[in-house]
Amino acid sequence: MNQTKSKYHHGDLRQSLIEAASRMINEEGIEGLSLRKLADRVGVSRTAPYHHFADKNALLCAIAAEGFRRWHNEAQRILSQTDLPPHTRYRQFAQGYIHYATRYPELYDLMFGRTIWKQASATEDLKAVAYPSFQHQVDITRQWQAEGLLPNSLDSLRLAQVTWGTLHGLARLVIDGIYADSSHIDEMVDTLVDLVCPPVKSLR
Amino acid sequence: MNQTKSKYHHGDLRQSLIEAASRMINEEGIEGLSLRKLADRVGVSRTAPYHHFADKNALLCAIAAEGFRRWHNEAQRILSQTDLPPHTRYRQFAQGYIHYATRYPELYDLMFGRTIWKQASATEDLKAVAYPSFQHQVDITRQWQAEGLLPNSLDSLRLAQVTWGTLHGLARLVIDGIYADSSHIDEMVDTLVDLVCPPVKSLR
DNA sequence: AGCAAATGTTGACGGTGTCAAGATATGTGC
DNA sequence: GCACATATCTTGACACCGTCAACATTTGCT
Repeated sequence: MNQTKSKYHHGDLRQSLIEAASRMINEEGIEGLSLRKLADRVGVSRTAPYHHFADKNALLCAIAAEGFRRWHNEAQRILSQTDLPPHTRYRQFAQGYIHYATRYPELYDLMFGRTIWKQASATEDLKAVAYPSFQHQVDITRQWQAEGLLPNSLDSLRLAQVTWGTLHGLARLVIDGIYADSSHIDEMVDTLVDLVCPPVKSLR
Repeated sequence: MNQTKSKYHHGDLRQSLIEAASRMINEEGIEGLSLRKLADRVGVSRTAPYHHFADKNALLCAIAAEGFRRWHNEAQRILSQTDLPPHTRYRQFAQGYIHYATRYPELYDLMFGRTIWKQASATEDLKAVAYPSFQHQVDITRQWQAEGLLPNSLDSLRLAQVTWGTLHGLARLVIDGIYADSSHIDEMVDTLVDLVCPPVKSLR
């Protein structure tokens, strides 16, 4: 029933749309994505997508949600390297974050840009993935504090906002092509780490 | 010749467009601005603006340029308070930055968002204002280093990218309504300052 | 087999940015 | 004061866009 793909009902439009849209977004940017071009490329009529997504925003939210899941996996991979000293792990986390953002700049813009979050247009599905991701950042920060990497005296939530905000800001400077260049990522991260947790009193 | 505004040639459409557009952007957001609505509100036909701006992008660049000039004035005002200790001035600068961003969120998005910078669509006029503004951040950073506020051991450019990136990131988190709330700005800035230049060895 | 639901299609509406061609006012040189 | 170039503004048109309504087809269930 799903073997030879005749031209009956296409099979799984929903996933095809997400994939094709992701590809188009990565190639031409979010602004360059139109539902009509997308439908055309997938080979269906303009309004077919509306049977799988309420509107364009819902499609974007679905793509963003997948971006969150992918980043979560990547972050877990980095943070689970318990054999590395905290200092190194922190640096790798920071580098991983910005590299992820710069490898999929349009996706990152979708995940954290105002297109979605500004006027509360996030889907429930998206929130269900994104909010825990935000909370996760606080948990990680608390752990860094416990490891002595960040000062224990500061409030964890505020500290999480600042540390994440810093990564977010650097990522945006790079992917928005403003004042920072992707070839300087590692140097910038090094500078950041040196600035935020410099002493490493226990070692040096 | 310019006293009673009859309906001849409108007088100074260009400035009227910029002002009306700024107002509309602040009210409904960048996405909500259309040249047709704008022209309608100002009382001219749809294509009249094209005699003053090459296209919509040029209009947005002109508005952004004014945003840069205004922020530059604000920054100068803060930094010229030489009677305050560096530490306090730094805090005020950071607070001023984020407050400026949150007071005109749509303008800030325009100034630093990818709408303009992503695919190098910035006007020459804009660049002429924006680039010196970026450079200014480096100068300020160098001064902070000279004052002992930031470590002298780090490269000024990288340090400027990091410090500005941090402010930029926090500002974006707040104005994009994601994970941070405008009522926490001061606390976040305090946390940031404590984190970045904590010891104040000379005093404590 | 038959019926309901899922899925896909064409047609249409109002909105957008912008180009081309024409109209009108302004300013300048004589 | 007149003529002409220039700046400015208008209407018409085109190609897009997102999305709704109505209709057609396929699928799955009983």
